[in-house]
Amino acid sequence: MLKLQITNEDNNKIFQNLNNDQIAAVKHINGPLLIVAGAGSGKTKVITSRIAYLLSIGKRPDEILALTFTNKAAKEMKERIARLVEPEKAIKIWAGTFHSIFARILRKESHLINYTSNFSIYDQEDSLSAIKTVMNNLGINIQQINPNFVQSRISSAKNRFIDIYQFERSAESPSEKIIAKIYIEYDAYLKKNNAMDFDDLLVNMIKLLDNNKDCLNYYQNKFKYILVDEYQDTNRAQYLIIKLLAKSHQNICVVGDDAQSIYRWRGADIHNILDFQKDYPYSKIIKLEQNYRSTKTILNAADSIIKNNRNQLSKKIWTNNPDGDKIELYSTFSDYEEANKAAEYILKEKNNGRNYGDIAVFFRTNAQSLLFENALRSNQIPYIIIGSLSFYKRKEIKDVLSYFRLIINPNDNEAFLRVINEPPRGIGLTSLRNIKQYALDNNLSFLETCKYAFNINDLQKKAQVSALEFYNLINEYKYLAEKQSSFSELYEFISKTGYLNLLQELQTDESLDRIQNIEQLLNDIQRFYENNENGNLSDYLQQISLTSDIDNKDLSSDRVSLMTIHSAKGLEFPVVIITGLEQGLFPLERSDMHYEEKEEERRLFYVAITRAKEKIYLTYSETRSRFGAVQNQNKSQFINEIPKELIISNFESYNKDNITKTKTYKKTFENHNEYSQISNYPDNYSQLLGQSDLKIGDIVTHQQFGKGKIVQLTGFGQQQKADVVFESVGKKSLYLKFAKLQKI
DNA sequence: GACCTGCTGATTTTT
DNA sequence: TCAGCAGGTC
Repeated sequence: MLKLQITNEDNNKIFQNLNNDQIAAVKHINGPLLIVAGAGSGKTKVITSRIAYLLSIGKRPDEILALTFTNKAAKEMKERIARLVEPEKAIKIWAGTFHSIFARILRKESHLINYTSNFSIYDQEDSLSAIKTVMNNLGINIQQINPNFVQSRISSAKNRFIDIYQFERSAESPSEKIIAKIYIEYDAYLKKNNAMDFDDLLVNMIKLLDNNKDCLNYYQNKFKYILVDEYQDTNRAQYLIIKLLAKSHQNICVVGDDAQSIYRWRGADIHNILDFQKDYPYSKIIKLEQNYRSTKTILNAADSIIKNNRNQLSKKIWTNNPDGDKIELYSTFSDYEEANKAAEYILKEKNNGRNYGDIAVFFRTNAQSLLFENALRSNQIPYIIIGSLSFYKRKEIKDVLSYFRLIINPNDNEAFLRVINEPPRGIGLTSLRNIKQYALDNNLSFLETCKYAFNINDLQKKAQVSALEFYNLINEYKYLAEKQSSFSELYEFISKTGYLNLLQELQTDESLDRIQNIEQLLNDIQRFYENNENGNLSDYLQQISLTSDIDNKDLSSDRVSLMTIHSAKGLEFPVVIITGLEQGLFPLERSDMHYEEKEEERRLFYVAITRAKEKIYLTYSETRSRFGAVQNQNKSQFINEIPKELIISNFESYNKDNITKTKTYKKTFENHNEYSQISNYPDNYSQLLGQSDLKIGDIVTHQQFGKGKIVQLTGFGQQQKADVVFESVGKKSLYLKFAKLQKI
């Protein structure tokens, strides 16, 4: 009786502020369910309420499995559930990223797949380095085939659950055959290193379940309720695992939005969500179509854009929110000016009473970031870059972590290679080659080989001594892996390696920074131990290898956020500035681009637009420095896909007289390194541009169009273009080398 | 073995 | 432009 009362109370709390569709999604707990959750439709609220509901009706937390793509999403989910139910229950839910949950299971069941539980997890950089090692062993030159390409081929094979035999069988072209060879060796190398790359965490999970009936039964039984977030981004391997786990009870709930699928290039298969009903014929579909985030203007724009894609689930997103401001479109002459323009809007918004933290600047590629950083810094606007070089990816951090990896997993040859000569120990390429050869001949790990350094005849005396010393050092500190060691113990180890000394001697700003970073890392380990009573160094390494520091970035402080659109997924901001809207940049274009890749670019734009709550600025530049050269850019096709009535175009820079224009131009290039060697700027900037002596304001004649006035000059040399307003036909953009304009 | 120089090729990156 | 590399020199 009492129990029932509590349940009702819980339910009231759970169903508060949910609309009818959301309630239906929360309550449908038996059988397959697809929730198509449009942008801003309260998806996270539904997921967390659903789990809270399961708990409130007496389901056990440890029979619930909730899979997300990011740690951040998992963390948010857990926190929000904890607010709805007893926190001690919330903790017991199996909620986490695909990779971290599977890593946890694989460590537990490692004996079933021929690993030991202390296996290393290789991130992309480690994996690339391992591929290079393997290519080197096979005598395959990196000129012959790009290791990055090899890596992406292998990764995509694993994501599609294509094993080495299948891959080898289907390899037809010479390059595919080479990759097959590398794939086979790479696979063996990882096993030998007792290591898995990110993709292996999925692949080995399938193998585990496929090849061990008891294990499969156990987990099928255990996870009675499965929930998958961002289902549109699952790849084949993830899809297969979910299918295996849900097979017996079919209580599978997937949530996603096909319009926001932006990871095709990483193996995500949009068909997983499009075909959910085929996979689960008795499934129910609930669409969450009411948007609580954005204005009508923003949603209309988003809708008009996505309409241009063919492949999608039908839905109509709507909102009760007001119309809101129109979208403002700006263009500038150079990418440098574009960044300054963005800073200008930010200051304008700030003056209108917004906080910096309300504003985000999006770009398509990371390379664009620097211009905005500079522009914001010179305007004293505080900013935060999301997704920049992660703390854990810094060289010194990776080096120190490799020392730790080595004491945990002595078979980890990649970790060995990273640190054996860092600091220099007189073991260079030649010595290393000898060590590798001896390891191969005697089936030893590289570290173990060092123990027998004096048996390696080809090794120089000095290298023999160093190698043995290195072995002894690692061995001496092996005990650190087993216990919760203190800061000073860890510090002592890293000091003894000579790594700190190397940095201390340099005494540069950079080296002092690096020392601080290492100290910060050791502090971080301490904190981890404080929060995890039974955790050891290996647990710490696992945690950080599956964490990016985006997860920890504090968006709450009052700073403008700079990020790529991919990083923006799942976030929202009152004001969003989307930059670089130029054909070829956004959408990014390549000549051999697949039609589905083009649709993905459009979805990416859709994601960008739907991050905004109140106001959007779109910007593009007429010229842009890419790969060291200045290129002419054309306006993105996406801009034309937004109805004109939703946009205010502002091309003020076109209308300014040529004195102002010249000034801004000079300013632009004074700040561009590539032009800074030009000490005396000619008064007439068109001379600066190239061979032509035309300038803005000149009256010219054209063979076909007749008389006109130059309003804009862009590009350099062969690429130089003029915008001319002709009396007969209006504004035309012409290449000077073809147009043969005559100055009057 | 360590350091210098000249060539090449380049998206997005939840884990 | 710029990082990452191979290949040469000390």
